[in-house]
Amino acid sequence: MNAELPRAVSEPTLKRLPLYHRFLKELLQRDRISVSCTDIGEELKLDPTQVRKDLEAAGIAGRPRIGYATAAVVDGIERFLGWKKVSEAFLVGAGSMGSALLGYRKFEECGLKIVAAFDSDPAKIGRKIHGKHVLALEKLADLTERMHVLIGIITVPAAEAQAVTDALVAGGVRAIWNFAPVRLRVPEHIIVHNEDLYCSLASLSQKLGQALEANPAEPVTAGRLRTANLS
Amino acid sequence: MNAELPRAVSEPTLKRLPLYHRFLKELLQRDRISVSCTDIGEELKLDPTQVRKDLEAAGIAGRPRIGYATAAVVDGIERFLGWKKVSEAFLVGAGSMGSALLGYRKFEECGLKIVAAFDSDPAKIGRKIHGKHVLALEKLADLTERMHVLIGIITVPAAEAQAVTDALVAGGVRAIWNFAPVRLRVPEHIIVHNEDLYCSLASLSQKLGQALEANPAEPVTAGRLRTANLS
DNA sequence: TATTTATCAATATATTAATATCGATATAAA
DNA sequence: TTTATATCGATATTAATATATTGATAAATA
Repeated sequence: MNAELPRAVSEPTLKRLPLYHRFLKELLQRDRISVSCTDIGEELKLDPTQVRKDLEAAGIAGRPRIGYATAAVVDGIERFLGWKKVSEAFLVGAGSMGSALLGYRKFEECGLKIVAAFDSDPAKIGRKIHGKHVLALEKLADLTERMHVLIGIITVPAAEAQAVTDALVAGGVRAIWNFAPVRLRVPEHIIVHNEDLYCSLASLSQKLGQALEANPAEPVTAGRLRTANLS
Repeated sequence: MNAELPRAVSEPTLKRLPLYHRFLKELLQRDRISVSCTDIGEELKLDPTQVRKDLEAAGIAGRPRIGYATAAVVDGIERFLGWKKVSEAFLVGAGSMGSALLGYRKFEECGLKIVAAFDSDPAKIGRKIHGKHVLALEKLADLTERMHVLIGIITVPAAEAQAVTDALVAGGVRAIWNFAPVRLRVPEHIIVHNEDLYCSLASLSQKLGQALEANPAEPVTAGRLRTANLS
């Protein structure tokens, strides 16, 4: 009798919703006020039934023979994904990946506002990157708590990631977006999302290996340059 | 009767293998010459049966009561993932994300060697980033073909990603690692891996939203700073 | 008005992945 | 030597996900 049943939505569904969102915003700009699952499926090469089920999971309904109201779906996805109320985040590790993420302006449209960065390198502390202050790592736990920051983004080297995690958790974050190639240990209730590029790469290279075995690349012939002049 | 049955391995399995690899290399440094699925499962919080099935999928066998020979598993995973023979890659888009990836040295241990970067910005062309030359975008298709580069890494803005893809495909790449937030159109046989941060973020923010609903963050009290001094 | 058709909604089936079970095996201990 | 036990390997079960089917609905057409 749980009136507010949380009905967890599957991970694949969650990752498809932004794809729909993106396409529909585009349609909206072209004044397409309604859209069918078939349209969406064709654009994204997905089964229309799956699209329909994903939208249903997000609490969005359509009408037979009409389709979905484009604007309503866009709005529904944003609401469902929690993009309406923006959460503040700290980014830890102002290296090249951290700097890159600080430059992603569109994150704010997706409910994520990076308010500051942290680093242990004195050369970086006090500077600004993409308009965001870089603060001393020692202040991380304290500021997280005082500012009630809910999300931590980890872009430090693997060896430091656990210590950073502990500080973020101590400060009270509820979710961690982890770009370091380690599995973090966190209390039960903390949400962790790993963005482990090596794992992604593994899948890519395995498939490439398979493909090359099945259909090898033509060997480099004498007439072709092995190493072209790169300058 | 296909002797060389390709027996496609599941995506989740492929993404777990590098996790095992990482842990086992660590064990190897501590002179642990053998390891059980239970050990691995405990470390990574995975079901031991799943670990065993993953290793089996990678063609790695153990021995009852003994476990697996650590070195053999490390070697087997590398072989299975195609990390032994390194493929060359071009990275297109020398922005902040592209630069970050150019700095990932460990990619070479995972079968990926980025040999050069491409960009359309004259200010970047001719320079070096993390030791890699930045070349003019116009040369992309031609050089890809001449050098038989098999992998393209896309870190350009969404609007330019399809054109870059077309150039890479024309040049003969077999796989694309796409960091741009678009779904690329490619011929059947090309392997595409999307690293769409907005999709990842969607799943994170949805779950955070759910969690906050179930167990709201304590409101910021008067005694606490709403906006702390960030400098 | 009746018929056709595109579409959603609900349900059913199939496929895939994760987990549990049980027997076989080889080491270590009794 | 015998027994107990940790472990793999194979198989079976369950759960999650994707796909297919069918029926209802409302617009367009005859």
